[in-house]
Amino acid sequence: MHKAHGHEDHGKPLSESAVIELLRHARLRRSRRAHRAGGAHGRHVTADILHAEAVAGGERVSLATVYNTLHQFKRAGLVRELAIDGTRTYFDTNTSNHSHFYIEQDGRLVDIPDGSIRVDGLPTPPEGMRISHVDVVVRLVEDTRK
Amino acid sequence: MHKAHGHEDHGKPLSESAVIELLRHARLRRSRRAHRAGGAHGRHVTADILHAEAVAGGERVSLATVYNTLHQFKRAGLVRELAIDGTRTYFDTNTSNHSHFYIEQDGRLVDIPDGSIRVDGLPTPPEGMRISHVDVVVRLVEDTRK
DNA sequence: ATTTGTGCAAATCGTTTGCATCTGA
DNA sequence: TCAGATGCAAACGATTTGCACAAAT
Repeated sequence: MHKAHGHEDHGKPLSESAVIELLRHARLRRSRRAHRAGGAHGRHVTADILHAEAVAGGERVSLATVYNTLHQFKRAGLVRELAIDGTRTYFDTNTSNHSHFYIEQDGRLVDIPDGSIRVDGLPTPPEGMRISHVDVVVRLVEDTRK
Repeated sequence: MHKAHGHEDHGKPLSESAVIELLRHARLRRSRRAHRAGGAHGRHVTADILHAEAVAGGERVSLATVYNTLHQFKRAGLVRELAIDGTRTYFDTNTSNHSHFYIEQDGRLVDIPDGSIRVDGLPTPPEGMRISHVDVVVRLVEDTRK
């Protein structure tokens, strides 16, 4: 049996302040800005949204910088990139094991807590390969049945 | 318990010839071209690849037409769109219940046969929503351990 | 002075749209 | 003659790149 999301170990999830501290030391200081722009709760963000929030908050950042910063975060293991829908790229600031509900209607993502979903019966990967991560996306639509 | 991929019922999977016949009658005749370009086995294609194959095969089609055709196919339930990686959109001509291995290195997709994977412990969807589909993507990387 | 960090304008590239043309009734 | 089907050039929009400038050593 496998837990959903047997992901790469990029380090433990960190608190917001710990992240900021880490960033300071990791010479990713500019990241604080983008990270803060992500909101304290830090959930499922797109570059657009981060950028809009940053601008609304008076920051002067370009969209390109937001993208670049998000990729730095990703490399540093602070966010996970989610492939949900071809048109936008979501980043999840929660890097722990969990799956997602995706509400197609409005493009909203909702966490499914770690531990509730389990994936069983995974075949052995082809020779020389190993599983880096299992993504589970539960797509939801409005229930039109009575 | 849920099987992975409790997808919308767009109709049963069809054989290649049945599909062509259906297309003829469904006034999606031009689709035959794109479909044929997909190869007889019909697996995981991107618009690019279809287009390249069509051109290589002497067809005169634009990439835009391939896209439009793929979307018609999707609406008709003949292909499924796969969100695997933000940079390209894959279409799967196999619309039956199955999950995928994704080999990050080279962007290759490999089917995991229907029935082997099971997803357990799905929480009840929020009020007024129902599950349309469960996507499972098992991401593989080269195994560098001895 | 040289390297490393920072930020973004412009380029890129996958995808969609709007419209001109063709086809069949 | 008209309604739909067909095809694509051009537009669009998300993302990346290349480069200029700033900070640190």
